Amino acid sequence: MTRNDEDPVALDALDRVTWALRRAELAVLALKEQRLRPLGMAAAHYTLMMSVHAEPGLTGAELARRLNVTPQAIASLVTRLEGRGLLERREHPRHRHVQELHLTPAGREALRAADAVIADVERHVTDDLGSDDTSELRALLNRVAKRAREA
Amino acid sequence: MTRNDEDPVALDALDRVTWALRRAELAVLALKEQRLRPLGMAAAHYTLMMSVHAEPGLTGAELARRLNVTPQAIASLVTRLEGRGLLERREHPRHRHVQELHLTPAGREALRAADAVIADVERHVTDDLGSDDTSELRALLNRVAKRAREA
DNA sequence: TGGTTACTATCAAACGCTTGATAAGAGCAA
DNA sequence: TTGCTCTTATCAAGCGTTTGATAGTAACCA
Repeated sequence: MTRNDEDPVALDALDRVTWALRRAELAVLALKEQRLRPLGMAAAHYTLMMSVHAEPGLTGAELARRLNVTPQAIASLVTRLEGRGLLERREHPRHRHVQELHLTPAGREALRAADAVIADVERHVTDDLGSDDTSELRALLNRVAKRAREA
Repeated sequence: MTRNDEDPVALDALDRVTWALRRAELAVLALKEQRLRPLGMAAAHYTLMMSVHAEPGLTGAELARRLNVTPQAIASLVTRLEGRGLLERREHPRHRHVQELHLTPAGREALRAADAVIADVERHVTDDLGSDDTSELRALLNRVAKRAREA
C-alpha cells in the first residue's frame, strides 16, 4: 500500500510494462516514419501493402479488421495507392459486389524498396539486442498480444 | 538469400520483432480503450492526466514533446478536460504568457478511477507472464526504446 | 419463391490531429 | 535602452479518421 489521500495515484504507474510497451512502439514507429518519408510512403501504406502481399486477394473489410481500423480508412488508403498504380481492385470471383486487392508490379517494386528500409530498422534494433534476446522478446510480445486479445 | 523475382519481399517480415511489438501494443491499447470507455475517458485523456499528475505544473508545449504530439493537440485535450473541471490552467509564476497545468480534486478522483482500470489491465498481462518474465520484458522494451531514439 | 440475415462497399458529417502562420513574453547582447 | 532570438500559445486550413446511415449482393431458410 503506497498511496494516501494526498497522492491518490501511485506514481510507479510509470514503470508498468504496458507503458514501456507503448514508449517502445512509439519510438520504433517514429523511426520507421522518418526513414520511410524520403520514399514518399507512410507507415500505414507499407503496412497495408505488406498485408496484401502476404495474403493476395484480401478484401477491404477483412483488411480493416486485421489492421484495427475502419473499412473507410482502408478504402481511403486503397484509393490513393490505386491512383498511384501500386494497388488494384479486382472483382471477387463469387461475390460481384466485393473486390479483391492485389499489388501491381509497380506496387511490388515500391514495397520492396520500403521493406528494405523497414528491414534496416529491424536490424538496427536486433543488432543491439543480440539473437537470443531478440527471440525472447518476440516470444514475450506474442504472449502479451495473445493475452490482451483473449481478455 | 531467400527471395527471388516472383516474391520480391520476404514473408518472414511478419516474424519481425517490430511487428510483434506493434501487434502487442495495438492489442493492449484496444483493451485499455475498451475498459476506459465506460468511464467516459479516452486513453489519451488518461495519459495526459497521468503525466500532469506525475509532474504538476507541466506546460502545454513540454507535454506535447513528451507525448509525441503537437501543442495544438494538447491544447484541444486540455480545453476539453478543463471544461469538465478535471484540469486547470494557472499562470506561470515567471512567464506570464505561459500557463501551468494542474489537476483539480475532481481530476484526481477521475484519474484514480481510470488508473484502477489501467492497473487491472496491467495485472491481467503480468499475471500471465509471471514476475520474472515481466521484469525481463520491461528491460528489453526499454532497451528497444532507447536504441530506436538514438538512431 | 420470397423473405430474412449477414457482409461488403460507400456516402456524408463530425471529430481529432497536423501543418503553417501569427502574436506575445522572456532572456540576452550590443 | 533597442534589437535579436527562443519559447509559448493560439488561430486557420487541410487531411485522415471515425461514426452513422444507405445500398447492393450472397447465403440461408421458410
